[in-house]
Amino acid sequence: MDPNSILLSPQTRTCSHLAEPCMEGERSPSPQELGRDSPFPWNQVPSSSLADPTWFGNEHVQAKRARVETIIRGMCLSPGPPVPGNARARASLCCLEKARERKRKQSLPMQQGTLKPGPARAGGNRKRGPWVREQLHLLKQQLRHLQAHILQAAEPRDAAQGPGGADKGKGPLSVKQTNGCGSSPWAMDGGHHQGSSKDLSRAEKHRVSEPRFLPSGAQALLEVLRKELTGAVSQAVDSVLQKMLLDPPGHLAQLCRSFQGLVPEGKGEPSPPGGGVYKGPFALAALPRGVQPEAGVPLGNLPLAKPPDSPRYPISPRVISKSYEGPPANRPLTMPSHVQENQILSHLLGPGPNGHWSGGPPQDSSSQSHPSSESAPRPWGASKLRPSVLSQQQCPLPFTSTRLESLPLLPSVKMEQGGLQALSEALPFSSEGLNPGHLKKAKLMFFFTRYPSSNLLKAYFPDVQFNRCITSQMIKWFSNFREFYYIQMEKYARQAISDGVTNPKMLVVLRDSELFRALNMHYNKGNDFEVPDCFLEIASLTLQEFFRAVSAGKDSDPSWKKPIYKIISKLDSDIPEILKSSSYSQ
DNA sequence: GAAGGTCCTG
DNA sequence: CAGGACCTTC
Repeated sequence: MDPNSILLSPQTRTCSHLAEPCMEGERSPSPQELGRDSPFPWNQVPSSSLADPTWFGNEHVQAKRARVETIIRGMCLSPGPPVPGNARARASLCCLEKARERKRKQSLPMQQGTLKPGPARAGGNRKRGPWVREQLHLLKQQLRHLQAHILQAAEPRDAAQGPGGADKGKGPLSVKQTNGCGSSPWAMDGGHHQGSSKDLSRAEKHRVSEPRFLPSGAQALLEVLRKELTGAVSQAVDSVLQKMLLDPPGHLAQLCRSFQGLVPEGKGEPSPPGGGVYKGPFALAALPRGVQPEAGVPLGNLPLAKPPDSPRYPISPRVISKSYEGPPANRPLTMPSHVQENQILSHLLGPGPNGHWSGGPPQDSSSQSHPSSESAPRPWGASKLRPSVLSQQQCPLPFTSTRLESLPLLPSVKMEQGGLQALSEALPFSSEGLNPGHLKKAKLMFFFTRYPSSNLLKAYFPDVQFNRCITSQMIKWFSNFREFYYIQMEKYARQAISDGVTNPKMLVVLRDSELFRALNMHYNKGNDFEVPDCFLEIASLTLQEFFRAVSAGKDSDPSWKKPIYKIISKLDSDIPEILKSSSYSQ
């Protein structure tokens, strides 16, 4: 029996659908992306899931749970050292980048504008991190102590009103707070301090009302304690702040990370009912030894590119050939988690069901679309993301909810708030050029777009101040990404040919294929992002195109790749808004 | 001529 | 990944 004949017929439609941009995509393409219709209407997929009340409810409960857990974690977390592996990776990346920066600076000293201080900073950073943590830890302890005293002196009545109080920074302001957090590495401070100021005002009220209920001795004690506390706190805050001021950028972010305590693993995230599993008969059969393709299952708990065993074939030919089950709409369940997240956000945010996909690079979306995209509080959607993905959204939680217990006592912090905010705006985070975080984010974006326009880039790197140099550097990045991508494709296409594959449609890139692992290793080292299915589809298509070209002998033509490039350049998908968040750049 | 691509090299 | 040469497009 010829497997080809069996497997191919159903997919011809989708493949042609792939090759020629279809008309169903209604996202209005902007002028510069003429012809960039996405053949995969990802933006339409999740609505079906949203429509499913079961799924929605389940998500909601999960999210609540995750949030509570986060809060609890934040509360009992002792500021421990970050996961060594991550730290090391980050550090080495950092060093590499720094060395490169230095090199770059030598060659074009004028272009980069204000740049990082210098290499000395890495060491200092590492030394100071623990110091700051220690200080803050001590501070926290002191606060607990003092507060205990005060509470003793005062009445239990106060305790009842205290932390348990339900207000958690809701109301109109909270949107702004989260927004800050979403779009700026400093946001955690914004959130923090805004939270505290809120509580401060509450504290002030308490202050006014309290003494009336206290015996005079207790009042005196209270006053003394207050003064002591205020002094100590403002001193400590001052010193911490000073350290930070002297510190290189990134410190706060680092601090943030250490506070948030590097949530160990994604929670067992609920996949949508039936989600994440290729339902296609062939697809299931395709999997070696029942290894389910974790398509659509959030990566939180699954090592994506490390299947127990890898097939001998680079691109599991034959077996997989039939993963095109039909138009994407027919298999909504393979929708990537972040896409869900995004949809959910859009849904929650109201304006337009699919309105938040960056349907093409808007002229100035960097300023325009933020408020709605990241700004929204992600009460539960956030729980769908991995820690690393989330780093930012989780930042504020430990602070705002870590208890307000210490907050009512901090009038002086209020003073610092403005300073810190100014600081956050002044510090080079947004003007420093590109850092390893940006690179990483760019790589993730590559999963969605191979040929981003500079406008798109600007929109998705709001924390980068673009100039000609930065722009071309980033464009160069994508050029390099493509280069690697196409090289891999060609390599595996040739290998498939030499392996005797005759039908290009047999070539489908699945998550357990070697090719996928190579790509994932390159663009998603660390596996902290779930490679979207759309990328797999594009990769499969690219592979097939290379296969066709090579097997047709077109590679004798020096520019034989160009038609392929052209095809691929039309297949960019929309990038989830979530990637706009600068949390990816940290 | 600027912008953006590819190819090649290190 | 960056730099540079070279090409194409607008």
